[in-house]
Amino acid sequence: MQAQSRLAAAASGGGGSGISGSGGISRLGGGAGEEHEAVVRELTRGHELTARLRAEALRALRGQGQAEATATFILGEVSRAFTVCLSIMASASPSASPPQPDETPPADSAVSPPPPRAAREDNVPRKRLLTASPYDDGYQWRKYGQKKINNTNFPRSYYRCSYHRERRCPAQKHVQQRDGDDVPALHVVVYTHEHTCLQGAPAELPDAATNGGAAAAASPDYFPAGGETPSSLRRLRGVGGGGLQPQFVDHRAAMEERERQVLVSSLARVLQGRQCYDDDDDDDTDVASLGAVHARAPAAAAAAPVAASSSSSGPVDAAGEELDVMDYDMTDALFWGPFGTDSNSYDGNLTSTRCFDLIN
DNA sequence: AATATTTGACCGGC
DNA sequence: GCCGGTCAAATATT
Repeated sequence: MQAQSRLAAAASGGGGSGISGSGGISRLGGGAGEEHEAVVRELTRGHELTARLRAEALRALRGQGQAEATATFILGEVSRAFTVCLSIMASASPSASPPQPDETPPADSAVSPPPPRAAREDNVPRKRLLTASPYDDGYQWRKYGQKKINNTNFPRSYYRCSYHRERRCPAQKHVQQRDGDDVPALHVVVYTHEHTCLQGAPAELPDAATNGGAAAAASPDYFPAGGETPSSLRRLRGVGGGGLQPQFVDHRAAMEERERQVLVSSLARVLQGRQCYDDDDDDDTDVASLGAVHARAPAAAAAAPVAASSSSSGPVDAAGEELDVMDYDMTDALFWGPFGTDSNSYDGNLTSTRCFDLIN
């Protein structure tokens, strides 16, 4: 009923294999890796915004039986639609065919794909997602470990439900930035076990802005993935230890507020029957237009005027334009930074669903 | 003091 | 023995 089960439901329905016959998708897979990534990125963004909208709606409608149920259903369907689209995109992923130079270490050319490790221990089902940006998946997680995985450039962080102890919630996830030149960086999130605690549900999320303390830190997903946190700086100094990072609580609150504005504005336009995008100037390809839909959303543009105006030093590429500005404004500019160093860098949190498949 | 993260060590499967 | 996952002492922040 929460994120995981909704994803699971969508996976069973949308991970279908034969869908790749769609014309647009085959065109995507033709070799336009960047375009494919752009589409996936925007879909991911839409999905994560839907999740946030859902959290907001459920919070606002809590206790209002019919309205709450309706909102839950509709937003669940929207979320599912995004998931299906992302699954389709994953099945048509161009990155699957051309091995990226970074992803296949040239060291041992004999064995290109690392031997798939057998399912570990129990037959715990795992849901694997590829994520693109910091995202609140609705649950509260507590980090309990981080490890440098063999032949990867980025460490893997291990989380379990914050209610693991008091509610005996078995939910876990681990997160690892994917090797490669993805911009923004993509992360692999693997969920294991289902949540059995309702306390981790979105409606129960503590308000970090007001609570400010342990509760905020209990939800590491609110913190940047790979951002240069005070903790990472401490580690660069060779000092361990954790704790709270107030400046990131502020960032998170700022981002939440801005995204709230985006959501409210977008929803208002939808309810008014207006389009959330304009398609005045068409880009090179359909894909580019698709990718730009989100960026050109009036609501989004209104919510990110600063970045749009001060994007001189921003990621304004020959192809990118507003799409990238939007992307970086919403997440990257606030939350993303270079990873620390080699061995152990903070790789806190991310999420935001892009696609997933059962790997066990 | 309480609570969170960091990080090296340890454990168990392959 | 390698490697991924977990533990727990140390440390940081509120």
